[in-house]
Amino acid sequence: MKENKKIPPATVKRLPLYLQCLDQLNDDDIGISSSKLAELAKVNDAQVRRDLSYLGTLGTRGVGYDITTLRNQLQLELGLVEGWSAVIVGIGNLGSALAHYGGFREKGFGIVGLFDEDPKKINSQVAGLVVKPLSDLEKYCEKFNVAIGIIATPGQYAQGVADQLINCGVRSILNFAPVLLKNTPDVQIRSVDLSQELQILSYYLDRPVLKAVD
Amino acid sequence: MKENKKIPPATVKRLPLYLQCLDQLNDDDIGISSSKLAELAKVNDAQVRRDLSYLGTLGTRGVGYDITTLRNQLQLELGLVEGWSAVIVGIGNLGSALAHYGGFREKGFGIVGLFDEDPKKINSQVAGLVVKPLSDLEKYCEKFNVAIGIIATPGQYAQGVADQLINCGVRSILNFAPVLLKNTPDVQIRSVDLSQELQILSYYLDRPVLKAVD
DNA sequence: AAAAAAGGTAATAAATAAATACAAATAATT
DNA sequence: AATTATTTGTATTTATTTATTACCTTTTTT
Repeated sequence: MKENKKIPPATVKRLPLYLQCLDQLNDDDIGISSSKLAELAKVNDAQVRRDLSYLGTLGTRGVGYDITTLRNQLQLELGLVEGWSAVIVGIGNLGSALAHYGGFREKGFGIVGLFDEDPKKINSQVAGLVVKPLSDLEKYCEKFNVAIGIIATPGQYAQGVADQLINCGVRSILNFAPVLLKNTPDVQIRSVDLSQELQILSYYLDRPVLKAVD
Repeated sequence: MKENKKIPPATVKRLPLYLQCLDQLNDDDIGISSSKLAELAKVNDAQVRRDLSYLGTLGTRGVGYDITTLRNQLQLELGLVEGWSAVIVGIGNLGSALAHYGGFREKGFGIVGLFDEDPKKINSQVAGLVVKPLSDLEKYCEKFNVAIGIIATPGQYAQGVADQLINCGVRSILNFAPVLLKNTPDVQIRSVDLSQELQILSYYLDRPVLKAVD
């Protein structure tokens, strides 16, 4: 385990954003200032410097940040160099789309298994992987040392799947099912609820003046 | 337009969550207390009361909240009774999955158009709709009074699509492309970045003791 | 009548974000 | 070589937002 420097959660959320901003720079750029990065990430420039200072002394006064160094440090801090393995459970439309999604691999994550309970799906091929029954989950988790479980099942099955994942030693769950999963100590759970996002937008549709928050 | 009561953004984000919690109650329950709802939504009970108080005086002291009333008020406040129309641009794996996703219709949103620039996709049928070229976007937006645009294109096309949507009068955008869209006055933009979610999880994988924030 | 349950809300605390300021280091200019 | 401009790192302050606590009021139960 790494040093427990305790980066504020709000900062952790911005680190992938900074990484994304770096990705959209020209290849021939070698340096960037906090104010330029702030502009891209749409935050305050002092905030950028403050956030990045949690990663160490990365910049050079009077110069700015070296892009390569910055990218490396961000990737290191976020653990993207660890090559974490992930599985997807629930290979419906969304699960299948996630399996095909290139952005995961691009950031260093490896999807090593797809799982479903539907006999029609089991043994079918999706994104170059064979869909397996949940009974194979434990075997896979051991074999590939799976760290992340992605749940894309219908709501009613999500908690059961989460329990199984946790039981197999998975410590991080990304949940797309529209249910709130039980908290478990030492397990990180993040949920993305597609319809909730639309509902929030809908609120502001009636009130064009107000502004939402992330 | 409705009254501008200015509900705090953090509260707005929780309203769909409360609605979700109500949905998973037994059909024969008629009332619920703030503490019970708080337990389901995993927030503080005073927070629930405070959040709901923005919608008016809905509860009865000593009794609790009537579930039907509460659900109706939440739906009303969130604008779910307006039947907003949405289009999806970018009918790849993710866009196609979103087109099939039942959760949108369930909450009152109607997907009325699918758009893509790939000739191989144009005129194909997805989720009961025919995929159209972007040149048809304006026509659709007028005809169906489209309020919400969902972007599921590769990153490089997202800003252009956003501009077109805004140009067609769309005032709310849900963006799944991994780019930060330009802010436009009077346009609400929410972004869901799948790989950023994994990256945040990844940070905490190395640090099991710490806790993330939504 | 008293006690318990539960909402509403004022007051407080905590977290987050933003702004300001400035010393230190580097680069550019004169 | 000296000066000026730039830019980071960080302390400090301020503002804003969010969450929690505490307490009063109403309703129900005993």
